[in-house]
Amino acid sequence: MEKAHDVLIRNLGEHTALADDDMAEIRALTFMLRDFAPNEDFIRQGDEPEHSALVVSGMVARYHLLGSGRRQYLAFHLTGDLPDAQGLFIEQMDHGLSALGPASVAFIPHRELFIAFRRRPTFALAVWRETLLDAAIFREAITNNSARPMQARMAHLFCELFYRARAAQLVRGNRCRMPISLAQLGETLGMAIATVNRTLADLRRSGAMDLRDGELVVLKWRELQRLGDFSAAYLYLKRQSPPLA
Amino acid sequence: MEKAHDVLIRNLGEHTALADDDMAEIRALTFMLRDFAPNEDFIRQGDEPEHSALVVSGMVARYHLLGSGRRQYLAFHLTGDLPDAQGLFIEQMDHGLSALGPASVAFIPHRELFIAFRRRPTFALAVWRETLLDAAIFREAITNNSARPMQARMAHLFCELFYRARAAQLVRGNRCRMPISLAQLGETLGMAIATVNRTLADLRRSGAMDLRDGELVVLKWRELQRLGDFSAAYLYLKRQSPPLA
DNA sequence: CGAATAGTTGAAGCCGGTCAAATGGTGTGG
DNA sequence: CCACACCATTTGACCGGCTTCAACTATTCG
Repeated sequence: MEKAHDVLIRNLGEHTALADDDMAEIRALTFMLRDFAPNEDFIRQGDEPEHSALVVSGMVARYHLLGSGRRQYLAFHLTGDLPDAQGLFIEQMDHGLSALGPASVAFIPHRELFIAFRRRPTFALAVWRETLLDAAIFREAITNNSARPMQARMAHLFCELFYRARAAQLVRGNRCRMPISLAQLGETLGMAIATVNRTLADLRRSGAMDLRDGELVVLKWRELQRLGDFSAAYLYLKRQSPPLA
Repeated sequence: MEKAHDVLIRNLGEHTALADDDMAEIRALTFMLRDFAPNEDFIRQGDEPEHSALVVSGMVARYHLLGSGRRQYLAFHLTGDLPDAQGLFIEQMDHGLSALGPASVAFIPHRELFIAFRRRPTFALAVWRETLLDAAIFREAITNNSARPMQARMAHLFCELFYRARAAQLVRGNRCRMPISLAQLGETLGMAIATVNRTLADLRRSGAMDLRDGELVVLKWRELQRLGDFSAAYLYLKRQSPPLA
């Protein structure tokens, strides 16, 4: 079992060259590990957090709650991600976080992080980069949900998740865990459940991918990419993984 | 005429306490000022920028171009904004920037910025904050375009722009410049031009606001806020402006 | 075994997209 | 000064895709 510190170091190392002193600083941080059940909230809209979260295993979601009561998922996070790094500078959370499937999350005190930033500016820059990658993913989500037809929209989401899962070494062969319900997909992509189901059925029928029992299987990567109008360029903030196919 | 340096200092000062040395460092930066005509591009998707932009006057837009040729606007920027601060860490731009109306933009070499960051960490944190505010705006756009009905969607956009314009001291009385066409509104909110027009007509009829001749007039702020399900909480990264009504 | 939840499928209706045409303002050139 | 072209806006009519609603199935868990 990889330790929480190592998960963070590996992820930041994807885009930033960390010196030994940087890693030592990270290892000296306090990580409070907690396990969460599926769909359990652990940060709520309106909270004023004093810790940053690190996904150690499982999948984590960020979401808005609207005045109408409706829920909108904003992003999903995998092992190694810092899903609320922006909380370091925000007085009040504008969105909540919850576990998707079972997940374990480490919490790091803001105070310690700021001290570490001062001592190791490279570490601060690395976390900054993480927040910028986040922003690039948000931008793509705006475009995806606003301008792409339903099938492409869904295909694009799975392309992104599969690509990121691969970078996080969570893909075995051509499959990875993806514990997300149809209702949640609908609240992510802005479509009704019935449409989610029918669109997913179309994708299955295309032979490019399957999603079943909380597992995503990509059978024809290039085809899925084509259907989703997906180009990984916006994720290249990270060092590029070896080409996928 | 406020100088470019002062515009930046004022904007960063909204959320970060800058020491005299920070301001001196900012004033020492090279600002290359350029004027742009309406709808002129100045950074293109795919570029590898070596300068950061600062909006000195006018309005600036960020947009994606899709494989289908369709355009999706991602965000609008006002005087004082750093619309591509994330370019500091991104090898390749995932989106383009253009002027909306006539605009003047200052360009600052990345090299100088990194040196200034090293000398004045507070300056770096202030720019980081700017990028996080950006991200909060992106998140809200995802929700807006995915989960809100047409009228609320449009009302929300104008609430945000008016609120930010006010913070940037661009509001005179109850109006501010807003040089955006119906077509561009459609490419922002993900609706067809015909729908944009009809929705805008509804908003006019409600008496809450008007948009005409490139100028936004807010007649009933509370009502507009209600129609748009708008809460400024996600912008509170900035010091809160005095309440609006 | 029964209740609850997730997924699947069908039918109906409407919202918003698409297409087309008319209006109005602006700037250019005759 | 008028004629014309061009562009943004406005409005109407049609149509299709998506939402809504409902029923049914499958699976899980008490």
